[in-house]
Amino acid sequence: MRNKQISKAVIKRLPRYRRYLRELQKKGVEKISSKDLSKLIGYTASQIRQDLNNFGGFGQQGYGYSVNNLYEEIGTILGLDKEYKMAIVGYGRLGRAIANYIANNEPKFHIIGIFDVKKIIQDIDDVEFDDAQIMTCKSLAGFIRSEQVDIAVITVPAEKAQLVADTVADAGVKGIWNLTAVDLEIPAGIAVENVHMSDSLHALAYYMQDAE
Amino acid sequence: MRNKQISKAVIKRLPRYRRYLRELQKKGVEKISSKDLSKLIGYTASQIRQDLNNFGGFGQQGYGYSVNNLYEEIGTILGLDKEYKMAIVGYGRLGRAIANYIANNEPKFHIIGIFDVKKIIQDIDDVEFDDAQIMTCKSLAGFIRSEQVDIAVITVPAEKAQLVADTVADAGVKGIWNLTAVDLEIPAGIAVENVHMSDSLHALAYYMQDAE
DNA sequence: TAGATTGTTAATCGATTAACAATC
DNA sequence: TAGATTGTTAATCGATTAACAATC
Repeated sequence: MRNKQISKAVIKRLPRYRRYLRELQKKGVEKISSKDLSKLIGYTASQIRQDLNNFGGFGQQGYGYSVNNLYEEIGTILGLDKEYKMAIVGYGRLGRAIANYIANNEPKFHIIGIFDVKKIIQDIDDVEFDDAQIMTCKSLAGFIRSEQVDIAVITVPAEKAQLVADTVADAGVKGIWNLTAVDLEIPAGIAVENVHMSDSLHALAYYMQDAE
Repeated sequence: MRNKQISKAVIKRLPRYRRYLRELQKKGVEKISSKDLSKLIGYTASQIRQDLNNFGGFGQQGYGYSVNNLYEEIGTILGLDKEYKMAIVGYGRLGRAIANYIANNEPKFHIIGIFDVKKIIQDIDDVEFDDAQIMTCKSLAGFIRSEQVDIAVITVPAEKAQLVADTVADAGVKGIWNLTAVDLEIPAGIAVENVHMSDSLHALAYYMQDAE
Protein backbone atom coordinates (compact mmCIF):
# COMPACT_ATOMS: atom_id res chain seq x y z
CA MET A 1 0.00 0.00 0.00
CA ARG A 2 1.25 3.45 -0.87
CA ASN A 3 1.32 6.41 1.47
CA LYS A 4 -0.76 8.92 -0.44
CA GLN A 5 -3.95 7.83 -2.13
CA ILE A 6 -3.81 8.86 -5.77
CA SER A 7 -7.14 9.53 -7.44
CA LYS A 8 -8.41 7.25 -10.17
CA ALA A 9 -8.51 10.17 -12.58
CA VAL A 10 -4.75 10.58 -12.27
CA ILE A 11 -4.07 6.87 -12.78
CA LYS A 12 -6.26 6.79 -15.85
CA ARG A 13 -4.14 9.53 -17.41
CA LEU A 14 -0.80 7.81 -16.82
CA PRO A 15 -1.03 5.23 -19.61
CA ARG A 16 -1.97 8.05 -21.94
CA TYR A 17 1.08 10.11 -20.97
CA ARG A 18 3.16 7.03 -21.54
CA ARG A 19 1.76 6.47 -25.03
CA TYR A 20 2.54 10.01 -26.09
CA LEU A 21 6.02 9.82 -24.61
CA ARG A 22 6.62 6.62 -26.56
CA GLU A 23 5.66 8.43 -29.75
CA LEU A 24 8.04 11.27 -28.94
CA GLN A 25 10.75 8.72 -28.19
CA LYS A 26 10.20 7.09 -31.57
CA LYS A 27 10.57 10.47 -33.22
CA GLY A 28 13.85 10.98 -31.41
CA VAL A 29 12.63 13.88 -29.25
CA GLU A 30 14.83 14.10 -26.16
CA LYS A 31 13.12 16.63 -23.95
CA ILE A 32 9.68 18.16 -23.61
CA SER A 33 8.18 20.87 -21.45
CA SER A 34 4.80 20.53 -19.76
CA LYS A 35 3.66 23.34 -22.06
CA ASP A 36 4.56 21.47 -25.25
CA LEU A 37 3.24 18.19 -23.90
CA SER A 38 0.02 20.03 -23.09
CA LYS A 39 -0.40 21.06 -26.73
CA LEU A 40 0.14 17.49 -27.82
CA ILE A 41 -1.93 15.60 -25.29
CA GLY A 42 -4.64 18.12 -24.53
CA TYR A 43 -4.34 18.35 -20.74
CA THR A 44 -3.27 21.69 -19.25
CA ALA A 45 0.42 22.12 -18.48
CA SER A 46 -0.57 22.70 -14.88
CA GLN A 47 -2.40 19.40 -14.70
CA ILE A 48 0.51 17.56 -16.24
CA ARG A 49 2.89 18.93 -13.61
CA GLN A 50 0.43 18.23 -10.81
CA ASP A 51 -0.11 14.67 -12.01
CA LEU A 52 3.59 13.90 -12.26
CA ASN A 53 4.43 15.52 -8.94
CA ASN A 54 2.18 13.05 -7.20
CA PHE A 55 4.97 10.59 -7.78
CA GLY A 56 8.11 12.71 -7.69
CA GLY A 57 9.91 15.56 -9.36
CA PHE A 58 10.86 14.11 -12.71
CA GLY A 59 11.58 17.41 -14.41
CA GLN A 60 14.27 20.01 -14.29
CA GLN A 61 13.55 23.72 -13.96
CA GLY A 62 14.32 25.73 -17.04
CA TYR A 63 14.67 22.56 -19.12
CA GLY A 64 11.59 20.38 -18.96
CA TYR A 65 11.34 16.60 -18.83
CA SER A 66 13.59 14.01 -20.38
CA VAL A 67 11.35 11.99 -22.69
CA ASN A 68 13.22 8.72 -22.13
CA ASN A 69 13.38 9.17 -18.40
CA LEU A 70 9.74 10.17 -17.99
CA TYR A 71 8.62 7.26 -20.16
CA GLU A 72 10.53 4.87 -17.93
CA GLU A 73 9.36 6.51 -14.72
CA ILE A 74 5.71 6.28 -15.69
CA GLY A 75 6.25 2.65 -16.65
CA THR A 76 7.66 2.00 -13.20
CA ILE A 77 4.82 3.85 -11.48
CA LEU A 78 2.33 1.70 -13.38
CA GLY A 79 4.22 -1.45 -12.47
CA LEU A 80 5.19 -2.18 -16.05
CA ASP A 81 8.75 -2.94 -15.01
CA LYS A 82 7.49 -6.20 -13.52
CA GLU A 83 6.48 -9.43 -15.25
CA TYR A 84 2.96 -10.84 -15.05
CA LYS A 85 1.63 -14.34 -15.58
CA MET A 86 -1.78 -14.40 -17.17
CA ALA A 87 -4.53 -16.89 -17.81
CA ILE A 88 -7.18 -16.20 -20.40
CA VAL A 89 -10.55 -17.61 -19.45
CA GLY A 90 -12.91 -17.88 -22.39
CA TYR A 91 -11.37 -18.48 -25.78
CA GLY A 92 -14.03 -17.26 -28.15
CA ARG A 93 -13.54 -14.47 -30.64
CA LEU A 94 -12.81 -11.86 -28.00
CA GLY A 95 -10.46 -14.14 -26.07
CA ARG A 96 -8.48 -14.74 -29.23
CA ALA A 97 -8.35 -11.05 -30.08
CA ILE A 98 -7.08 -10.24 -26.60
CA ALA A 99 -4.56 -13.08 -26.61
CA ASN A 100 -3.25 -11.87 -29.92
CA TYR A 101 -2.99 -8.28 -28.71
CA ILE A 102 -1.11 -9.25 -25.56
CA ALA A 103 1.25 -11.63 -27.30
CA ASN A 104 2.19 -8.96 -29.84
CA ASN A 105 2.12 -5.78 -27.80
CA GLU A 106 2.66 -6.45 -24.12
CA PRO A 107 6.07 -8.00 -23.50
CA LYS A 108 5.68 -7.94 -19.71
CA PHE A 109 2.42 -9.88 -19.74
CA HIS A 110 2.82 -13.60 -20.38
CA ILE A 111 -0.09 -15.78 -21.31
CA ILE A 112 0.72 -19.09 -19.69
CA GLY A 113 -2.72 -20.67 -19.83
CA ILE A 114 -5.86 -20.47 -21.92
CA PHE A 115 -9.13 -21.92 -20.71
CA ASP A 116 -12.40 -22.65 -22.40
CA VAL A 117 -15.44 -24.82 -21.80
CA LYS A 118 -14.10 -27.22 -24.38
CA LYS A 119 -10.51 -28.06 -24.96
CA ILE A 120 -9.78 -26.70 -28.39
CA ILE A 121 -7.40 -29.17 -29.94
CA GLN A 122 -5.51 -26.63 -31.92
CA ASP A 123 -5.46 -22.88 -31.92
CA ILE A 124 -7.29 -22.19 -35.16
CA ASP A 125 -5.55 -18.89 -35.54
CA ASP A 126 -2.25 -20.67 -35.26
CA VAL A 127 -0.64 -18.22 -32.87
CA GLU A 128 1.98 -19.02 -30.28
CA PHE A 129 1.45 -17.65 -26.79
CA ASP A 130 4.57 -18.47 -24.83
CA ASP A 131 3.57 -22.13 -25.30
CA ALA A 132 0.37 -21.60 -23.39
CA GLN A 133 -1.75 -24.69 -23.21
CA ILE A 134 -5.44 -24.62 -23.95
CA MET A 135 -7.34 -26.36 -21.20
CA THR A 136 -10.88 -26.93 -20.03
CA CYS A 137 -12.17 -24.77 -17.22
CA LYS A 138 -12.17 -27.75 -14.87
CA SER A 139 -8.45 -27.39 -14.37
CA LEU A 140 -8.61 -23.60 -13.91
CA ALA A 141 -8.31 -23.32 -10.11
CA GLY A 142 -5.55 -25.90 -9.89
CA PHE A 143 -3.56 -24.27 -12.67
CA ILE A 144 -3.78 -20.80 -11.15
CA ARG A 145 -2.59 -22.13 -7.82
CA SER A 146 0.22 -24.30 -9.10
CA GLU A 147 1.48 -21.85 -11.71
CA GLN A 148 0.93 -18.77 -9.52
CA VAL A 149 -1.02 -16.90 -12.13
CA ASP A 150 -1.11 -13.16 -11.40
CA ILE A 151 -3.90 -11.99 -13.70
CA ALA A 152 -7.05 -13.68 -14.96
CA VAL A 153 -8.53 -12.26 -18.15
CA ILE A 154 -12.24 -12.96 -18.24
CA THR A 155 -13.89 -13.13 -21.66
CA VAL A 156 -16.56 -15.72 -21.01
CA PRO A 157 -20.29 -15.12 -21.64
CA ALA A 158 -21.91 -12.71 -19.15
CA GLU A 159 -23.78 -15.38 -17.22
CA LYS A 160 -20.58 -17.30 -16.44
CA ALA A 161 -18.47 -14.27 -15.53
CA GLN A 162 -19.15 -14.13 -11.77
CA LEU A 163 -18.54 -17.85 -11.36
CA VAL A 164 -15.19 -17.56 -13.11
CA ALA A 165 -14.34 -14.50 -11.03
CA ASP A 166 -15.11 -16.37 -7.80
CA THR A 167 -12.98 -19.29 -8.92
CA VAL A 168 -9.93 -17.27 -9.88
CA ALA A 169 -10.22 -14.97 -6.87
CA ASP A 170 -10.36 -17.98 -4.58
CA ALA A 171 -7.40 -19.56 -6.37
CA GLY A 172 -5.28 -16.53 -5.60
CA VAL A 173 -4.97 -14.19 -8.57
CA LYS A 174 -3.89 -10.65 -7.75
CA GLY A 175 -5.75 -9.00 -10.60
CA ILE A 176 -8.75 -9.55 -12.82
CA TRP A 177 -9.14 -8.00 -16.24
CA ASN A 178 -12.85 -8.12 -16.93
CA LEU A 179 -13.93 -7.82 -20.56
CA THR A 180 -17.49 -9.01 -20.01
CA ALA A 181 -20.56 -6.78 -19.93
CA VAL A 182 -21.19 -7.37 -16.23
CA ASP A 183 -19.76 -5.88 -13.06
CA LEU A 184 -18.05 -8.45 -10.90
CA GLU A 185 -18.05 -8.78 -7.14
CA ILE A 186 -14.48 -9.28 -6.13
CA PRO A 187 -13.01 -9.61 -2.62
CA ALA A 188 -11.04 -6.60 -1.38
CA GLY A 189 -7.34 -6.91 -2.06
CA ILE A 190 -7.78 -8.15 -5.61
CA ALA A 191 -7.53 -5.49 -8.31
CA VAL A 192 -10.14 -5.36 -11.05
CA GLU A 193 -10.24 -3.41 -14.25
CA ASN A 194 -13.24 -3.45 -16.54
CA VAL A 195 -13.43 -2.91 -20.27
CA HIS A 196 -17.13 -2.40 -20.82
CA MET A 197 -17.34 -2.14 -24.57
CA SER A 198 -21.12 -1.95 -24.64
CA ASP A 199 -21.10 1.00 -22.23
CA SER A 200 -18.67 2.76 -24.54
CA LEU A 201 -20.86 2.15 -27.58
CA HIS A 202 -23.90 3.46 -25.73
CA ALA A 203 -22.05 6.60 -24.70
CA LEU A 204 -21.14 7.07 -28.37
CA ALA A 205 -24.82 6.92 -29.27
CA TYR A 206 -25.47 9.68 -26.73
CA TYR A 207 -22.79 11.98 -28.11
CA MET A 208 -23.98 11.43 -31.66
CA GLN A 209 -27.19 13.23 -30.76
CA ASP A 210 -25.22 16.40 -30.10
CA ALA A 211 -23.19 15.92 -33.25
CA GLU A 212 -24.18 16.85 -36.77
CA MET B 1 -27.39 20.39 -29.36
CA ARG B 2 -29.00 20.19 -25.93
CA ASN B 3 -29.66 23.13 -23.64
CA LYS B 4 -27.77 22.07 -20.56
CA GLN B 5 -24.31 20.58 -20.87
CA ILE B 6 -24.23 17.27 -19.03
CA SER B 7 -20.87 16.21 -17.66
CA LYS B 8 -19.06 13.22 -19.10
CA ALA B 9 -19.09 11.56 -15.69
CA VAL B 10 -22.89 11.49 -15.73
CA ILE B 11 -23.06 10.09 -19.26
CA LYS B 12 -20.60 7.36 -18.40
CA ARG B 13 -22.88 6.21 -15.59
CA LEU B 14 -26.03 6.00 -17.71
CA PRO B 15 -25.21 2.74 -19.53
CA ARG B 16 -24.41 1.24 -16.17
CA TYR B 17 -27.76 2.27 -14.68
CA ARG B 18 -29.39 0.78 -17.73
CA ARG B 19 -27.59 -2.55 -17.32
CA TYR B 20 -28.71 -2.88 -13.71
CA LEU B 21 -32.26 -1.91 -14.58
CA ARG B 22 -32.27 -4.59 -17.29
CA GLU B 23 -31.25 -7.16 -14.69
CA LEU B 24 -34.03 -6.03 -12.36
CA GLN B 25 -36.45 -6.19 -15.26
CA LYS B 26 -35.39 -9.77 -16.00
CA LYS B 27 -36.01 -10.65 -12.37
CA GLY B 28 -39.50 -9.20 -12.63
CA VAL B 29 -38.84 -6.30 -10.23
CA GLU B 30 -41.34 -3.53 -10.97
CA LYS B 31 -40.17 -0.61 -8.87
CA ILE B 32 -37.01 0.47 -7.13
CA SER B 33 -36.06 3.36 -4.85
CA SER B 34 -32.85 5.32 -5.26
CA LYS B 35 -31.83 3.86 -1.89
CA ASP B 36 -32.18 0.25 -3.03
CA LEU B 37 -30.60 0.98 -6.40
CA SER B 38 -27.73 2.56 -4.51
CA LYS B 39 -27.11 -0.68 -2.60
CA LEU B 40 -27.10 -2.59 -5.85
CA ILE B 41 -25.05 -0.32 -8.05
CA GLY B 42 -22.74 1.32 -5.55
CA TYR B 43 -23.43 5.00 -6.23
CA THR B 44 -25.06 7.05 -3.46
CA ALA B 45 -28.82 7.45 -3.60
CA SER B 46 -28.23 11.18 -3.78
CA GLN B 47 -26.05 10.83 -6.83
CA ILE B 48 -28.56 8.59 -8.56
CA ARG B 49 -31.32 11.15 -8.06
CA GLN B 50 -29.07 13.99 -9.17
CA ASP B 51 -28.01 12.10 -12.28
CA LEU B 52 -31.54 11.25 -13.33
CA ASN B 53 -32.89 14.72 -12.61
CA ASN B 54 -30.52 16.12 -15.20
CA PHE B 55 -32.93 14.67 -17.72
CA GLY B 56 -36.27 14.85 -16.00
CA GLY B 57 -38.27 13.65 -13.02
CA PHE B 58 -38.70 9.97 -13.71
CA GLY B 59 -39.65 8.96 -10.19
CA GLN B 60 -42.62 9.35 -7.96
CA GLN B 61 -42.41 10.60 -4.39
CA GLY B 62 -43.13 7.97 -1.81
CA TYR B 63 -42.89 5.21 -4.41
CA GLY B 64 -39.60 5.23 -6.27
CA TYR B 65 -38.89 4.56 -9.92
CA SER B 66 -40.67 2.19 -12.27
CA VAL B 67 -37.98 -0.23 -13.48
CA ASN B 68 -39.47 -0.65 -16.95
CA ASN B 69 -40.04 3.04 -17.41
CA LEU B 70 -36.63 4.10 -16.19
CA TYR B 71 -34.95 1.49 -18.37
CA GLU B 72 -36.75 2.87 -21.41
CA GLU B 73 -36.10 6.49 -20.46
CA ILE B 74 -32.37 5.95 -20.10
CA GLY B 75 -32.34 4.14 -23.42
CA THR B 76 -34.02 7.15 -25.02
CA ILE B 77 -31.60 9.59 -23.36
CA LEU B 78 -28.69 7.57 -24.75
CA GLY B 79 -30.27 7.51 -28.20
CA LEU B 80 -30.79 3.75 -28.14
CA ASP B 81 -34.31 4.15 -29.47
CA LYS B 82 -32.82 5.01 -32.85
CA GLU B 83 -31.25 2.74 -35.46
CA TYR B 84 -27.62 3.05 -36.53
CA LYS B 85 -25.83 1.90 -39.65
CA MET B 86 -22.31 0.76 -39.00
CA ALA B 87 -19.23 -0.08 -40.99
CA ILE B 88 -16.43 -2.11 -39.45
CA VAL B 89 -13.03 -1.09 -40.72
CA GLY B 90 -10.38 -3.71 -40.04
CA TYR B 91 -11.50 -7.31 -39.98
CA GLY B 92 -8.81 -9.02 -37.96
CA ARG B 93 -9.40 -10.85 -34.70
CA LEU B 94 -10.69 -7.78 -32.89
CA GLY B 95 -12.91 -6.72 -35.79
CA ARG B 96 -14.48 -10.16 -35.79
CA ALA B 97 -14.99 -10.16 -32.04
CA ILE B 98 -16.68 -6.76 -32.22
CA ALA B 99 -18.82 -7.73 -35.21
CA ASN B 100 -19.94 -10.82 -33.38
CA TYR B 101 -20.75 -8.87 -30.22
CA ILE B 102 -22.79 -6.26 -32.09
CA ALA B 103 -24.67 -8.77 -34.19
CA ASN B 104 -25.67 -10.74 -31.11
CA ASN B 105 -26.19 -8.04 -28.51
CA GLU B 106 -26.99 -4.71 -30.09
CA PRO B 107 -30.23 -4.88 -32.06
CA LYS B 108 -30.21 -1.15 -32.86
CA PHE B 109 -26.76 -1.21 -34.43
CA HIS B 110 -26.63 -2.71 -37.90
CA ILE B 111 -23.40 -3.76 -39.50
CA ILE B 112 -23.96 -3.04 -43.16
CA GLY B 113 -20.37 -3.12 -44.35
CA ILE B 114 -17.08 -4.72 -43.33
CA PHE B 115 -13.80 -3.46 -44.71
CA ASP B 116 -10.32 -4.87 -44.68
CA VAL B 117 -7.10 -4.43 -46.64
CA LYS B 118 -7.89 -7.63 -48.46
CA LYS B 119 -11.28 -8.81 -49.48
CA ILE B 120 -11.83 -11.93 -47.42
CA ILE B 121 -13.76 -14.31 -49.66
CA GLN B 122 -15.73 -15.89 -46.89
CA ASP B 123 -16.25 -15.01 -43.27
CA ILE B 124 -14.22 -17.73 -41.64
CA ASP B 125 -16.34 -17.54 -38.51
CA ASP B 126 -19.42 -18.08 -40.61
CA VAL B 127 -21.52 -15.40 -38.96
CA GLU B 128 -24.26 -13.38 -40.62
CA PHE B 129 -24.18 -9.64 -40.13
CA ASP B 130 -27.38 -8.30 -41.68
CA ASP B 131 -25.92 -9.44 -45.02
CA ALA B 132 -22.95 -7.13 -44.63
CA GLN B 133 -20.52 -7.41 -47.47
CA ILE B 134 -16.80 -7.67 -46.89
CA MET B 135 -14.98 -5.16 -49.06
CA THR B 136 -11.53 -3.72 -49.54
CA CYS B 137 -10.79 -0.36 -47.99
CA LYS B 138 -10.65 1.23 -51.45
CA SER B 139 -14.41 1.34 -51.57
CA LEU B 140 -14.76 2.66 -48.00
CA ALA B 141 -15.44 6.35 -48.66
CA GLY B 142 -17.88 5.66 -51.48
CA PHE B 143 -19.79 3.10 -49.44
CA ILE B 144 -20.13 5.38 -46.42
CA ARG B 145 -21.46 8.14 -48.62
CA SER B 146 -23.86 6.07 -50.68
CA GLU B 147 -25.16 3.96 -47.81
CA GLN B 148 -25.21 6.84 -45.32
CA VAL B 149 -23.24 4.96 -42.69
CA ASP B 150 -23.67 6.53 -39.24
CA ILE B 151 -20.84 4.91 -37.31
CA ALA B 152 -17.40 3.69 -38.34
CA VAL B 153 -15.81 1.12 -36.05
CA ILE B 154 -12.05 1.32 -36.35
CA THR B 155 -10.08 -1.82 -35.53
CA VAL B 156 -7.18 -1.46 -37.94
CA PRO B 157 -3.51 -1.47 -36.84
CA ALA B 158 -2.45 1.69 -34.96
CA GLU B 159 -0.46 3.18 -37.83
CA LYS B 160 -3.46 3.11 -40.17
CA ALA B 161 -5.99 4.42 -37.66
CA GLN B 162 -5.71 8.16 -38.35
CA LEU B 163 -5.88 7.63 -42.11
CA VAL B 164 -9.06 5.60 -41.73
CA ALA B 165 -10.48 8.21 -39.35
CA ASP B 166 -9.79 10.99 -41.85
CA THR B 167 -11.44 8.98 -44.60
CA VAL B 168 -14.60 8.14 -42.72
CA ALA B 169 -14.89 11.62 -41.20
CA ASP B 170 -14.61 13.17 -44.63
CA ALA B 171 -17.16 10.72 -46.03
CA GLY B 172 -19.70 11.90 -43.48
CA VAL B 173 -20.00 9.49 -40.54
CA LYS B 174 -21.58 10.98 -37.42
CA GLY B 175 -19.67 8.82 -34.96
CA ILE B 176 -16.42 6.90 -34.67
CA TRP B 177 -15.90 4.01 -32.33
CA ASN B 178 -12.16 3.75 -31.92
CA LEU B 179 -10.78 0.46 -30.67
CA THR B 180 -7.17 1.15 -31.59
CA ALA B 181 -4.43 2.12 -29.15
CA VAL B 182 -4.08 5.65 -30.54
CA ASP B 183 -5.98 8.88 -30.01
CA LEU B 184 -7.56 10.16 -33.17
CA GLU B 185 -7.89 13.73 -34.39
CA ILE B 186 -11.46 14.15 -35.47
CA PRO B 187 -13.19 17.29 -36.76
CA ALA B 188 -15.61 18.92 -34.34
CA GLY B 189 -19.17 17.74 -34.83
CA ILE B 190 -18.25 14.08 -35.14
CA ALA B 191 -18.56 12.03 -31.95
CA VAL B 192 -15.72 9.74 -30.92
CA GLU B 193 -15.56 7.10 -28.26
CA ASN B 194 -12.38 5.24 -27.47
CA VAL B 195 -11.90 1.78 -26.03
CA HIS B 196 -8.26 1.82 -25.06
CA MET B 197 -7.72 -1.72 -23.89
CA SER B 198 -4.00 -1.29 -23.33
CA ASP B 199 -4.62 1.71 -21.05
CA SER B 200 -6.99 -0.42 -19.04
CA LEU B 201 -4.46 -3.23 -18.70
CA HIS B 202 -1.80 -0.77 -17.58
CA ALA B 203 -4.12 0.72 -14.97
CA LEU B 204 -4.71 -2.84 -13.73
CA ALA B 205 -0.97 -3.29 -13.30
CA TYR B 206 -0.91 -0.15 -11.17
CA TYR B 207 -3.71 -1.27 -8.88
CA MET B 208 -2.14 -4.69 -8.45
CA GLN B 209 0.73 -3.02 -6.62
CA ASP B 210 -1.66 -1.90 -3.90
CA ALA B 211 -3.31 -5.28 -3.81
CA GLU B 212 -2.11 -8.36 -1.95
C1' DT C 1 -53.74 10.63 6.93
C1' DA C 2 -48.94 8.91 7.88
C1' DG C 3 -44.94 7.10 5.74
C1' DA C 4 -41.93 6.96 2.14
C1' DT C 5 -39.22 8.80 -1.23
C1' DT C 6 -38.55 12.01 -4.71
C1' DG C 7 -36.74 16.54 -6.66
C1' DT C 8 -33.92 20.23 -5.55
C1' DT C 9 -31.26 23.50 -2.94
C1' DA C 10 -27.33 24.11 0.01
C1' DA C 11 -22.91 22.40 1.92
C1' DT C 12 -18.90 19.86 1.27
C1' DC C 13 -15.43 17.80 -0.89
C1' DG C 14 -12.06 16.98 -4.43
C1' DA C 15 -9.99 17.99 -8.73
C1' DT C 16 -8.37 21.38 -11.93
C1' DT C 17 -6.33 25.69 -12.97
C1' DA C 18 -3.69 29.78 -11.94
C1' DA C 19 0.12 31.96 -9.98
C1' DC C 20 4.66 32.41 -8.59
C1' DA C 21 8.83 31.52 -5.98
C1' DA C 22 12.55 28.23 -6.54
C1' DT C 23 16.11 26.78 -9.45
C1' DC C 24 18.32 24.83 -13.37
C1' DT D 1 23.69 36.01 -15.59
C1' DA D 2 19.02 35.99 -17.89
C1' DG D 3 15.49 33.06 -19.52
C1' DA D 4 12.88 29.19 -19.09
C1' DT D 5 10.31 26.00 -16.76
C1' DT D 6 9.59 23.28 -12.91
C1' DG D 7 7.47 22.18 -8.23
C1' DT D 8 4.13 23.72 -5.20
C1' DT D 9 0.84 26.68 -2.90
C1' DA D 10 -3.40 29.17 -3.38
C1' DA D 11 -7.75 30.09 -5.91
C1' DT D 12 -11.33 28.40 -8.59
C1' DC D 13 -14.32 25.41 -10.39
C1' DG D 14 -17.19 21.40 -10.67
C1' DA D 15 -18.94 17.21 -8.87
C1' DT D 16 -20.65 14.69 -5.03
C1' DT D 17 -23.10 14.40 -0.80
C1' DA D 18 -26.32 16.00 2.64
C1' DA D 19 -30.54 17.92 3.92
C1' DC D 20 -35.21 18.82 3.58
C1' DA D 21 -39.46 20.65 1.68
C1' DA D 22 -42.68 18.89 -1.73
C1' DT D 23 -45.78 15.35 -2.74
C1' DC D 24 -47.38 10.85 -3.91
